[in-house]
Amino acid sequence: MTNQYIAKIFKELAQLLEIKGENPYKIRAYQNAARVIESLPFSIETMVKEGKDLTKLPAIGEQIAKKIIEIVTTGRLQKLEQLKAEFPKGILSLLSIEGLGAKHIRTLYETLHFQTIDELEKLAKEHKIRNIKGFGPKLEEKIANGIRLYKQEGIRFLYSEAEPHAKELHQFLLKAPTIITVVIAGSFRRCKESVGDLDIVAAASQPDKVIDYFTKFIQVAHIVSKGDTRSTVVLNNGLQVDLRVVKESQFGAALHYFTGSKAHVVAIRKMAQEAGFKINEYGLFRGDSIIASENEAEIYNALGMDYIPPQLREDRGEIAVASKRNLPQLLSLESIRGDMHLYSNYSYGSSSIKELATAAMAKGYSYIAICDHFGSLDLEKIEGYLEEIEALNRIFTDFKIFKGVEVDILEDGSLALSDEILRSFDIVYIAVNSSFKLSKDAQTKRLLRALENPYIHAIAHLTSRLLHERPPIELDYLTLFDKILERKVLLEINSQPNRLDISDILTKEAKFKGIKFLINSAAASVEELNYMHYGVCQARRGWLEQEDVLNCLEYNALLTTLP
DNA sequence: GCCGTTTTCGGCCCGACTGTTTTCAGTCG
Repeated sequence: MTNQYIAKIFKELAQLLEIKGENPYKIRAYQNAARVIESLPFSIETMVKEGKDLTKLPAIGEQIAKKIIEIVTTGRLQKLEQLKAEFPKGILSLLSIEGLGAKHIRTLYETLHFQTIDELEKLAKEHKIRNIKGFGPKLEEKIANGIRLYKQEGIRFLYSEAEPHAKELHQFLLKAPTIITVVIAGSFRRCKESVGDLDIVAAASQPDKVIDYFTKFIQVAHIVSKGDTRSTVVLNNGLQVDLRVVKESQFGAALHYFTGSKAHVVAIRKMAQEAGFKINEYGLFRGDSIIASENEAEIYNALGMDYIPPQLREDRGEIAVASKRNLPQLLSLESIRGDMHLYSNYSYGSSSIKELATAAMAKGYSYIAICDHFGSLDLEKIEGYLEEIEALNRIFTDFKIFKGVEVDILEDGSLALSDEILRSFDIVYIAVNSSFKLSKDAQTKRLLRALENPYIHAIAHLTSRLLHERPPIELDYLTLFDKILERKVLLEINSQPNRLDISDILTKEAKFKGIKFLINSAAASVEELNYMHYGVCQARRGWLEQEDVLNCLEYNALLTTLP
C-alpha cells in the first residue's frame, strides 16, 4: 500500500467534509496530513507494521494516526465510505469545475437532490439552477460546461511540455507596455516534474496596461478572469496561465508568494507572524512599517534565514535548515563535467558514438559514457562497439569516452549478460526494464540479488516510472538504500523529461543516507544531450550538492572515485 | 483535527476577482 493511496483517502475525506460544511480547520488538518504522508520518503505502511508511533510525524495526531492504522490494516476507511454514501457518486469531480466550490455544491445538492452528475448536467441545461439563491446564469453555464469538460480528460503538463509556452510568454510579456520585470513563478520555477498551470509575476509602472496586453496573447482560448492587477487565461492547448502584476518595489514579495509552494508560503507566513511580522504579497511588515519587499533575499534575510532556492520550497524541512543558516549549496548545470549515460545507434539511439562525443565536447564536457542497452544476443555487436570506442579514445585529446552498458535485471534478479562480458566495460548500469508489477517484496529481492553482482557500478532509472504513463515499481527503499550504500553502487538521476527517475523525495532520502549519484541525460540523440538541465533541476529539488554527484568531478578524480 | 521556549485551550495565512448582490460570500491561488 503506497503513501499516495493513503494520502488520497485523506484528500477525499477533506473534500467530502468540505461539501458537508464541516469545521474548516478540521478539513485543513486532513489536507495537511495528506500532504505530509504524500511526501514521506519511507513507507507509512511499514511504519504501521513495525508499530512505530505515527503521531511523531508532523500534522499527524491521535485521530489521524488511528485512521491511518485502519487504512493499512483494512485497506479502507469506514468514515470515508459512510460519507461517500451520503452523496451522489462522482460529486467530487464537481470540485474540479473552475469557480465552483464546496459551498455551492452543497447548496446544489440540498436544493436539487440530484442523484448523478449527468442529472445535474441536465438540470443545468434546463436552466433549473440560475434561480437558486447565490447562483445565476453565469454559474449555471459554468456547471454545464464544466461537467462536459470533465467527461473529457483532465490535463496536466510535463515540465518539458510547459517549458516552450513559458519561454514564449516570457518573451511576449517583456514587450508589454511599461513592463520592468517578468518571471515565470509557481511550480514551473520550482521545477516540478509536471505543472498544472503557469504562474507569472511581473513588475510594471502601469499594471492594467500589462494585463490588457496579456489577454491579447495570440494563443489565448478564453479569459477566465481579468482585473487591474491580475488575470487568468486558458491557452488553446488547455494550459492555464495566471498573471499577477505589481509595482517594482513589491516585486520580491509577489514573486515569493507566487512561487509557492503553498505549503512553504503558509509555513513562512506563520513563522513571520509568530516573530511579530505580517507578510503578504506586497511585503514583510512590522506594524505599518515595511521591512522588505523588493527582492526575495531581503525577505528571507529579514526573517533570519538563508535565501531558499525555489526548488527547495516545499515545506520539507528547508525552513528549519535555512533558519540555522545551513542550507545545502545546490549544484547547477555548470557543475556537470560529463554525461555518463548515452545511447548510440548501436542500440536505440539515433546518433553515432562519434557524433555524441563531438556534441558533448562542444558543450564543454570532458568525458561521456556510451552505455547502450545490450542483451545476450548482442555479443558480436558488443565487440565492434568496444573497438570503436577505443579507437575514438586514441584520437581524442583531453576528452574520454567510457565504455558502458545498460544490462537488464531479469525477474529473478540475475543479469541479462554474463560476468565475463560485464568485466569488459568501464561502467555497468543495471536496470529494471520488464516485470514492473511484481510485489514489493519480490521486487526488492530482485534488486537486492542484482546488487550482489561485483561488476556493476550504478542503477539506471531505479523506479522505471514513466510520468503520466506508468507508476514506479514498488520497492522497500530503506532496505534497498542500505544495500546500495554497502555495495557503494551509484544511483542515476535520469533526465529524460518523462522519467526524472529517481524522484526528488527519494533523491533527498538517498543523499542523507550517504549514497552518491550520477546525473545523466540518457540521451538517444545529439539533441537530447540538452535534457541534462531537467535532471539537474530534479537533483536540486532533492537537495543535492556538487559533492553528491560524481559527474561533477573532472575525469581523473572520477576515475579514482568510480566504484 | 493539530499544535504549543508565552499556551493542554484557543488559535489556525492573506488578498484579488467574480458573480451574486446592494455590501458580500465564495472561490482561487
